[in-house]
Amino acid sequence: MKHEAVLAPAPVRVLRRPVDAPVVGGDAAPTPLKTLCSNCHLRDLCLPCGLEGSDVQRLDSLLFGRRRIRTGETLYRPEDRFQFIYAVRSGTFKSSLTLADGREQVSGFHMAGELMGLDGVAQGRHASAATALEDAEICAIPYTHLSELAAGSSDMQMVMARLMSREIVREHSLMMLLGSMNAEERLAAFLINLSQRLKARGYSSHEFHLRMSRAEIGSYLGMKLETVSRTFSAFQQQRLLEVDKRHIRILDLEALARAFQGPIH
Amino acid sequence: MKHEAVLAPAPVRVLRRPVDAPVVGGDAAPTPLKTLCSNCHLRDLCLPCGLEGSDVQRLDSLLFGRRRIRTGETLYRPEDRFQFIYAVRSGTFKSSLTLADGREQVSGFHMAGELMGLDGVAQGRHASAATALEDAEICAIPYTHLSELAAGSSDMQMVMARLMSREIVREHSLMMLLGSMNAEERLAAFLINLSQRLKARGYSSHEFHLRMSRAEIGSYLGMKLETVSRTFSAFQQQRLLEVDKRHIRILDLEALARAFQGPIH
DNA sequence: CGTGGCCTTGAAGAATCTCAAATAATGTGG
DNA sequence: CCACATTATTTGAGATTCTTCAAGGCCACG
Repeated sequence: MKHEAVLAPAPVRVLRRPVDAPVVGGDAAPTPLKTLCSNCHLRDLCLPCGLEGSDVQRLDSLLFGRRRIRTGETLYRPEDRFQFIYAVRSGTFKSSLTLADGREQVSGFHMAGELMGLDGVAQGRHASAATALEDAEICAIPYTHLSELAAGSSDMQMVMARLMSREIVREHSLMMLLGSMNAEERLAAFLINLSQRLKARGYSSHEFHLRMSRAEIGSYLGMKLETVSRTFSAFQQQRLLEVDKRHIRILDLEALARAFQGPIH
Repeated sequence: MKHEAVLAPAPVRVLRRPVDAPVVGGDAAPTPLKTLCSNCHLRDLCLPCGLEGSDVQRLDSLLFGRRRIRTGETLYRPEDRFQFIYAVRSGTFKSSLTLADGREQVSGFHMAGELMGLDGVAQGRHASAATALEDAEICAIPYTHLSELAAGSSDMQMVMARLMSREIVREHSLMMLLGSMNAEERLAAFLINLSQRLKARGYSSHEFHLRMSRAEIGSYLGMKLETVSRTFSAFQQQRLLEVDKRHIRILDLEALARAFQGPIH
């Protein structure tokens, strides 16, 4: 499986997600495994990004609990009490919202170094669910401890504010996408975004393995899974991509980028 | 104009927006008019909401600049340097994003007591534009001063964090709407949301005047203005609404609420 | 080697968009 | 103060995009 090498350090292969996956208790106590930000290979992408040594050491003092999450398990669900922010160490997650009639809307995909759960700050309860798309590992960051730490450091405060604002901006682009793009533009925007994030993590930006199903992509992009599939096929016919199930090779990134209009700046 | 009375304290009538409205300098110095949060009739909806007396007094010490904005003028645009957060005192604003090809996506409408500009924290530059839909008045809150203040008060910090998180949650619902609802559900959700916000401000929840055009509603909801208009007509035929241009009277709020499926909690 | 999940593809249908035209409301310039 | 130009809204008809329904293939797993 040569393709697999593209995303090397991730688990060797994607396990099929069980239909009724066991749920890891809402905010169950993390395992005793502890992690230091200062040693972490993700420190420049993750929470400590932009912090000075002294602040990073203060983060170390919190000794974030580390936890393995298996494919299909949830980290939290809507209404769960908000205690932790979660940083992805490895693997991929989706965030999703559910309507009363069961319709699911995927609101984001999260990879190494990205944070999840910031929507819980508002109400003290999570507003979305976070589900592992493959076996994964996370750091559970106790929010109250983090707040206390922020109280003593304006840099830390700034970093937190930026993280939340970044989330707002991220959602802006998704709204743009959902509100005013057609199927091809949506999928192109999605692939380019993935490509950039993989590149930032040291993976190939033009060849990768999708961790999510067509249905999940469709939900995220506001279209049906058949439309996602057809759009992949269309891109393949236009020689923009090679698609083999979840293996994607981008042949013409520029043309793909032209396929959608980025924001004005 | 009996309907106008429903939204009484607002300016007497909506002025037509000039085609090329003058732009109020990106973050031009506010006028010398100063405002105290502690006296403000919006204090329970706005920034000071949830703060104790001592913190509110500290807010007072910042002496927020107050400014009149006329119909069609912008408070800030994408790429403008981020200096202020703005609180709406009166009037209505829209936030919007623009794609390279000129397509505009409205990402929110803001009324008295609501804050604008939090998306600027991430990059130090605004990511969206804020435009007045009618003559309005705002408080310009210098972000650096606010941060300094937060450094000294954990309550203040918490309030700020909640405000940003609330914005994230708000955008979640919009994504849900854009990603998985049809035209009727979208418009119903929009009207119910407006209705609730007006009610919270002491206005009638079942009769009001829309401050935005069909095109702006359509952009916000991810549909064309003609579809908005047709959906209004459909609701009218179903006896859910009475619509007279921008005057809306909700006849059957429950049925309207059933027309869309709220989030699961 | 059979089963179930995921993906692809086709064909028909539905929702929404586009284009067009009529009407109403409003501000402008005389 | 009136006629006109402009803009906003509504409505219809046809085009388009996307969805729905259905069938078949592939692959991993038991």
